Amino acid sequence: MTDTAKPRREQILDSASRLFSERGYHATSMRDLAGDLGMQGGSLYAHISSKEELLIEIVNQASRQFDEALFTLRAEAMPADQKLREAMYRHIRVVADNMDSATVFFHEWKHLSPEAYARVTGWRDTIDAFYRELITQGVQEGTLRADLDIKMTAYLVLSAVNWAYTWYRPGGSLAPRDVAEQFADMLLGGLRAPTGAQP
Amino acid sequence: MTDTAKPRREQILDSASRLFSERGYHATSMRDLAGDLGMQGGSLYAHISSKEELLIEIVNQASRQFDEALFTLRAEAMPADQKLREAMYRHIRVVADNMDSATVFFHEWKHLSPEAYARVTGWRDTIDAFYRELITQGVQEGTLRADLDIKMTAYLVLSAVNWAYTWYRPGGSLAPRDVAEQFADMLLGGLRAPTGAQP
DNA sequence: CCTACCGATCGGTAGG
DNA sequence: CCTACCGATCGGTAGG
Repeated sequence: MTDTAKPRREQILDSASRLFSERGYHATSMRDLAGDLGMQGGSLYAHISSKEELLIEIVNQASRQFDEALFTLRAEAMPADQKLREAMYRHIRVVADNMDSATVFFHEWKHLSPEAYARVTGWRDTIDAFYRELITQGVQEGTLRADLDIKMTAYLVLSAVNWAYTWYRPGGSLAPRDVAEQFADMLLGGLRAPTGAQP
Repeated sequence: MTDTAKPRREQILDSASRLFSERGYHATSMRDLAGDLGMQGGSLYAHISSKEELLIEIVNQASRQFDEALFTLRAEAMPADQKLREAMYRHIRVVADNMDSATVFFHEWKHLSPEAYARVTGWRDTIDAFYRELITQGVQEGTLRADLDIKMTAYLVLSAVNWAYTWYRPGGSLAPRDVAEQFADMLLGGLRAPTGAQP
């Protein structure tokens, strides 16, 4: 344990996440990636078997992070508005803490081969289902408005938490918790002023 | 006017939008594109000068559509909540009516050469500014909540209207107007039930 | 992990 | 708009 360096394979995945997110999967060559790690192109294949393996692993790791963050919430007994707030926080935290792989996840999953592609599609459905269940629970409880369209409400929430990958800047003045609290306040309470002041 | 076919150059741009959005810019070869149009790879260069020219034109056309939709709203005198509703409708309509080029716009602009890249970055700032002004106006008028953080509110609205490119399906049961009305209702009125019913 | 290389494919051009 | 081609670069491999 005196060696503080990450295993070479993890370094490769980190570099790949960064380069794929900046330039895109197809525009990043294996020689670009090797150069970023200070080695020759062919040397990468001592650690990995193919370029697509890297993409698959990056996307899988991102999926797993979302899963771990959200699905532990499923069982918890909590009013739905509070649960929605917590889900948004966890979701945004995953995006914010993994900006590179989240960007790869949102942009490059279409380039996966059919099996991996289908897995991602299926996974996205489970995330949709998670939010729809949560909102349905809220409507049934009476904490959320009775006239909500469940599907559209889930899209709206997912828009807010996913789109963060385009504008969030780690290390800035906003922590993931701040973003989530503000978004949840606005979504739950609405943007319109309480008094319908008409001059 | 007896010829109903589009000019060849427009056909090329349409095919390019579709292929770039499905497979990505770098994963689409000029031979793929030519094949989609029933011609040989080299023949494309009778109509265009380079692959990047196609990307630039697709991105520029998309920007122009957003501009035309939104900036005509700027001058209109209208309560800010209503103006926000109308802006969301127009924004979503541009996305919905141009799913391919909107997808290319959101995913592939990073692959532009420095000058075109900088132009897109600058353009995005003007869209941000448009929404921030609109929200500021609403706060000053009293139609929107006084405690809103302008920047975060603009991000939330932009999330909702932009993320539609990932899930909207033209020809489905939801027209752009429906999406915009539902999103605006939820955003303005909030998701929480009016009566704080606590059993 | 490097050197040297493979066949395939890339964007683009010349000449017709 | 086609044929035939250019140099460059791609992902990946063999042998050390």
